[in-house]
Amino acid sequence: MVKAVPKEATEERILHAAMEVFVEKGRHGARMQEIADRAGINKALLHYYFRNKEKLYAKIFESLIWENISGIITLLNKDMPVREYLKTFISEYIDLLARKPKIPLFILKELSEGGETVKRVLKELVERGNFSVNGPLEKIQSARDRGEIIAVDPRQLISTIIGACLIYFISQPIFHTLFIREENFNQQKFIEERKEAVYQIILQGILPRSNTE
Amino acid sequence: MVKAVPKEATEERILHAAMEVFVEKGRHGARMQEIADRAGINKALLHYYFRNKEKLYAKIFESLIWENISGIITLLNKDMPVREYLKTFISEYIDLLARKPKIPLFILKELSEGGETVKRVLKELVERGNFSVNGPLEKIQSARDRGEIIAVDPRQLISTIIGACLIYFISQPIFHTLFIREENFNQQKFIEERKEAVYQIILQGILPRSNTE
DNA sequence: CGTAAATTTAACCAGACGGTTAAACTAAAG
DNA sequence: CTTTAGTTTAACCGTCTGGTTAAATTTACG
Repeated sequence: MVKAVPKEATEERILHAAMEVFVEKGRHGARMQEIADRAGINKALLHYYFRNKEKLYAKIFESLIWENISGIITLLNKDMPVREYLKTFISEYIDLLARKPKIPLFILKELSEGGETVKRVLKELVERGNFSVNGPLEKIQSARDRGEIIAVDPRQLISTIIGACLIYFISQPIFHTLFIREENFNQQKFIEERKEAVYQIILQGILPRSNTE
Repeated sequence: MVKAVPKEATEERILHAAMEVFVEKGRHGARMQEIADRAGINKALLHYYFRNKEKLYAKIFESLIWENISGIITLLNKDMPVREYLKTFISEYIDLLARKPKIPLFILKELSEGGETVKRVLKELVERGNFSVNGPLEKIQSARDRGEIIAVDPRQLISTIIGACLIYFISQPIFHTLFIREENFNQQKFIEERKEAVYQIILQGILPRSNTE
């Protein structure tokens, strides 16, 4: 092979730029020119690396959804006692969200619009047999059988936990508009408080009660 | 005034069609031609009623966000004992979501993209002093002071509840892909189960415990 | 009927945007 | 030095799309 300068560097810079722009502007709002600009190259070279917008978009979407879902499933698959399991999941998932707060909303919106590309990518990922939630579901089921937590549909429980973690990040603009009066709002601190609040409510919500009331 | 046929009917048909298209395709994906088609009119008349896409979009976005946020705040403002309050809110909010499942995701995405129009509309609504969450926040605070629920930041509690209600509707495609194996999945039934599950977890999560453990 | 608003028709424009092309230049590898 | 992939430049094209225009037609109302 007879090659030139930094092949990987350029391709990665493109992917990085494309990810930014697609996430910020959505599939239709994204402009190839802007992607090229942010990658520090020109449009011709952009098309030289990725034939067209559709293919580039597919690559970005695939890597984002894969990263995210497998991230969640990895967290769900950890093996610990109930309290620790819950605490760890909430804490690490919220950390993950805090690092890249705009990704989930992007994925959810693109999935709901459900263009051909999106459907194809999702189908391919599932067929590749990559992510399965059977493990976590059974884990919760058996904790329930052992009486460590109350009777609850594992799918409902997981949904509730994820929803509780997610909500602040996807509704940030509204949340800040409605709830935040302080000028010096400390987001870092709030996020830590949020971890604890979610943990407390969910934990108390699924622990069995010895006294009836 | 010397007027012709159904002035309101046409305008409303346009607004209805525009809402559909904007919600389905997003601001950039939406096409004026498609809006005209769905309203059963032609592009010229569409621009005759609404000067341009931006103005039409602003009107749609404003009415959607107003409808939704004031809807939630109305539910939050009801006056009942804790259990009933929680049960009613969850049930009615989820009903509301089931009726128009795509609206929240649309609003959240548009807010996060935060174009000029969106910022302006949100600012106008807030300045008009229309929605305030002070009532609900104080209500929760005083229930907490009376010892009816455990110590918890009211904002955190409201966030958790809303997140729990919302999550299924905004993540439906992923949820179905990962969790649903049954062919004859009964969505109606699942939604009812979801109401109960969220209610149980949150209620148990905020009721004080008499026994230590 | 006459008038004015509502609506259609159909053609058109300008700009944005995705994508192409060809020619030239750069720089590493053999 | 030659080859070859990487990269730039700059012009270009076709299409989509938002928006306009002008003339004709319909409709309701006074």
